[in-house]
Amino acid sequence: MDRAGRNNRLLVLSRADVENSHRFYIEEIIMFQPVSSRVNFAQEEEKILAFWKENDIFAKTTAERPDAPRFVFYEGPPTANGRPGIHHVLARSFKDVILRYWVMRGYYVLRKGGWDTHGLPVEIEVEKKLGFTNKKQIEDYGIKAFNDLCRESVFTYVDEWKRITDRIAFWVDMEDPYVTLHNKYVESLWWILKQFWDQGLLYEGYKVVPYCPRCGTPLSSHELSLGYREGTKDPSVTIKFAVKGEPNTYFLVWTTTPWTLPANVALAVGEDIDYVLVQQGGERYYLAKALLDSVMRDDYELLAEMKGKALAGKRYEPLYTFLPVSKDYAYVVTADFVSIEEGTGIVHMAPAFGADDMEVGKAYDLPLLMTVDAEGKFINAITPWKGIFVKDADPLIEEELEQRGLMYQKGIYEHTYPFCWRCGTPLLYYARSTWYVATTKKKDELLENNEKINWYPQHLQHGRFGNWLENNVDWALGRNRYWGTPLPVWRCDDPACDHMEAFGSVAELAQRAGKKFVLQPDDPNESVPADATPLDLHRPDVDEIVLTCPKCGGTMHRVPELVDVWFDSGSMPVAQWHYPFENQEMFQEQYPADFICEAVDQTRGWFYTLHAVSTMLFDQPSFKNVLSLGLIMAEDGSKMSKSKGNVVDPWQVVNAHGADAVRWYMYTASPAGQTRRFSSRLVQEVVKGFMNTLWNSYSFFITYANIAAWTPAAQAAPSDQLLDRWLLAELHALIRDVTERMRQYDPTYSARRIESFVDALSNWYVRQSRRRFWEGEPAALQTLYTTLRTLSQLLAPFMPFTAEMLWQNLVGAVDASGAESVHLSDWPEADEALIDEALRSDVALVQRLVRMGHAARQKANIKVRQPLAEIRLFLPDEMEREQLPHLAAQLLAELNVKQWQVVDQLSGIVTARINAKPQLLGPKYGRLLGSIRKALNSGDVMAMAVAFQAGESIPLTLDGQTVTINADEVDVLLQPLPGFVMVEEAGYVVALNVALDDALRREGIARELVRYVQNLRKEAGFAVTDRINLYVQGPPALQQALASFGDYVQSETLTLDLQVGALPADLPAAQFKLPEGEVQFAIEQRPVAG
RNA sequence: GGGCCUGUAGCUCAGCUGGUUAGAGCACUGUGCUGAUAACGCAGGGGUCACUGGUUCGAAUCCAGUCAGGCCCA
Repeated sequence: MDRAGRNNRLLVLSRADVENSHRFYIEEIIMFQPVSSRVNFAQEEEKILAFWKENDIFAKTTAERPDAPRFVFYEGPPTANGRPGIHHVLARSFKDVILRYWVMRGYYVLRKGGWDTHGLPVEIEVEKKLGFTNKKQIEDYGIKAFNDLCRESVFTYVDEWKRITDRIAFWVDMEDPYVTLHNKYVESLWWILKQFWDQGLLYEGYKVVPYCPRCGTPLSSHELSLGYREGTKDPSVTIKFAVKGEPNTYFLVWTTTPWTLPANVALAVGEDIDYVLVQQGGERYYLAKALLDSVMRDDYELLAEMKGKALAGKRYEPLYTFLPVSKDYAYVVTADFVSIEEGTGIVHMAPAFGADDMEVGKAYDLPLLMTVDAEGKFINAITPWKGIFVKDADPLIEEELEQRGLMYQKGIYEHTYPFCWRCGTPLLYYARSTWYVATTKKKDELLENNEKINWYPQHLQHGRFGNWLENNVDWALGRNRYWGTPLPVWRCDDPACDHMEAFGSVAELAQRAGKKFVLQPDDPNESVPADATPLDLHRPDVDEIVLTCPKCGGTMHRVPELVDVWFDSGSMPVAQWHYPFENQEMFQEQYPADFICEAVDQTRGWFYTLHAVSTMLFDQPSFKNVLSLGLIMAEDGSKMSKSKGNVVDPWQVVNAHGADAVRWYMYTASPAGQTRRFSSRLVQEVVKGFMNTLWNSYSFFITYANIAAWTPAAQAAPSDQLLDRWLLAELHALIRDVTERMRQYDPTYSARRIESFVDALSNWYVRQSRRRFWEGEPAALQTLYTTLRTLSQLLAPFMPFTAEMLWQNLVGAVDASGAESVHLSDWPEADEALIDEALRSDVALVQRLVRMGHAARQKANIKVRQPLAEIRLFLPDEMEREQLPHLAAQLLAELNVKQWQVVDQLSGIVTARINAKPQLLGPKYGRLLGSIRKALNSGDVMAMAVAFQAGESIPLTLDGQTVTINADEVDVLLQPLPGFVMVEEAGYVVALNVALDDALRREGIARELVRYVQNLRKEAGFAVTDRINLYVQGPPALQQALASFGDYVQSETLTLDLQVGALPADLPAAQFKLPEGEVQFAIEQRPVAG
């Protein structure tokens, strides 16, 4: 509907419309669309979606405020080659609630979508499709063709993503997203890499990775976890390393990978671990003291004890000398990972084949002996075993060592070991040359910039994230794969020259290559100059560019590596704008982000790469506030996984309960950072408990506003009614609290706060004010109108649909100046002057006393319909005692009591008895007990009772001596005055006089009759405004009641004629029982006059 | 193996810097109220505050350790 349409929406309802909600007999112009108290949220939401789309509401959040201050958001790019799951709904709900809030606060929020499109997962999908099992098949197939398939597959589920995103009302621009495979994007990445290169941060080094020698590829940690096998059998050998300068003396060293021994360069001990030197036969051995029993086979003689650091620096004879070594090696080092859990406490170090070993190697500048080729076979230099697969060489190596007398012990070791999930080959931990970014050089800056970020939850800042930065290692950037951003480094083919150059743009590369390269357009409709050659910044096109080496005149090729996909997404603040080639101003405006939000598993993923790239590039953080979400578990707290079959399909839940219910559940179930359990049933409770309550308050208002033909006044005088003032005080306190907590990125508190407000609105304000609405009282209607209208704004970020439904109806027709959509309206301001704290606590007091009064009635088994004569109250707080007169009317009405009285002393309301506990006082005081008992129940018993209840001790003077009685030595019994029923809570005491006289009985009977008549009206389907005739027959008590309260019955039930006596035979009769006898009655409709 | 988070009623969660008898909602039982409400009120059943030890006059809360679940990293 357009604006004009909305303003014309005063409509005359047809009979059918009216029948839909309530039945009116007078056709008249009404202001608000009638609202049924029953509602299907999922269906109504679809209509709101259409409304937003038709009127371009999302676009208007930015288009209508070009000069507003910026609130910058970065979208973490998902991959669209998988289906969106419920955890994506979680993240998108939290992103959206924060952004909508800031939009309503008047900010300009650009929400650029993004897609992560490179990387191994994409390749694996394509490999599966093609039935490939190793890299060679890809190369045979052709990198070009393979990458084309990758490019196609990355958007397989993009429509699915758009649909769910749209349906849950995450407003994000998916028409103009950033896409990491776009050439413009990649060119920005090249620019960044060139900046790193120029700073000397990009270097080539070795990294130990789990590696499949058959597939010829390293495995990611995710792949690794797919392939562990328990009970894998490996050799377990204890080897003797001869100590230099100590004849017949050896280090005992244990390993499960004999094939790594030819690459040994050092032995490691624990600095503070206790070691021993023992003698056995003609030889002496060093090993850890704690492992003597498990290592030594026979008797031995203990020669000496020492700490590990005493062994450090000792030299030994290398087992093998196949490879030339230019650095110092073959000595003992200390390392903190050495354990005495198993082995000998002395660990063999082969930096090429272990991550720990590699670290030690770097720390001590040890040589790296690469004894194995890319297929997992020994290289030619390892003459005895050249060309043999290392695992097959294990027994041969053992045999050789045995022959040389260096084998102390051998056996079999069972453990859990990783295998390639694709081909089942045992993985090797294997050092591979790769490219690094020297993040460790910027460690201080990374830590400093982290201090400038607000983390939610806070513990991440110095916890998971801070620790990660503290223990920072250089970022291994290179990947030996096909589908990704190519590393823009060219290297001379002559290893002796090894000249390298990096390029930060296509222009630079073109100039160097002497070609007219231009970026191949990402949009196929875009053309390039006729004399230029379009260049795709992917393999294999970039690989085909060969340069001439300026140093030696030889040829230069691009290094084969791609960069980690995390670099792609971590660079999005820059690359999403093709900065610095375009959009300089846009970049300046949109950097850094005010807010990002993803699940906690991104802490060391996207959060880190964003931070690292930004710090190294600009030395400042790229986000100021980060909301990190806990993960979603199944209802039983276990992980959702396909194999368990407990994965929840977001569509199923959204279709069943609506997107607002799902969102609300996400916000309220647990604080953002904590894991939350999820199921359709839990979402359903949201609808039952909260949404229906809200909706019914709203539908109640619409019903009575329409009956009264009421319209909101532009300048309504503030109501002086206590309950109205209270509701507005609560409302503005709500605005204040929600505003503040949303500013602190806490939707959970905010939503829970709204929830309890709505509960109070419905079950206190509306319930107590029903009569006022029934009478069409403008002050009540105005108050509730204001409240609902404001509530729809407060709810808008959380429940964008329901809030819009309320807004459209409450504002659309009656307020031409109101915003077209609640999401375009200005966030309400809390008016501190309206937050009457005294009034709030007064009403809280009434609520407590009412609750206690109901409990007292329950105790006495007297229904609320039966009026009672008197209530007496004892309030511990003097201030409250003074306030009560203002509140008494509410209290009496709620409890259906005629009179109230506040007593100053408990004695006005109860009597007390104090029972001494003989089992405690008897042994203590013996014969005095009798006097003690007497004393406790004479004099001011009540004062003593109060003192004891407060835990105090009381001195008693008896027979000339003083004894002190402690509170725990007595039982204090409070008893109501005769004829009263009493309830006590936290020092408050309520006593109801339950004696009934004739007048009270009659009134009770009258009210009973009213209730049954009302019930019958409802059952008979009469409209609330229908007038009736009422026929009643019953015992004399009923007749007396009608004599006194007939008028009351008539006005309550809209009875025009009340007849006592025999019922008309043609009307269905209803009946109920009184203690005095059975009552029969019947009703009939009366036509309404004109 | 390391870091971080979580563990409170059958379920989902509050319990702030230690302070009477540990709470709410849902579910269950009883009862009451009801011409907005498939709602609500009152009462009841339901707890080894994961476990062990410590600090303290006093611990769900602070400390240490253990166990379980989760995430990240090895």
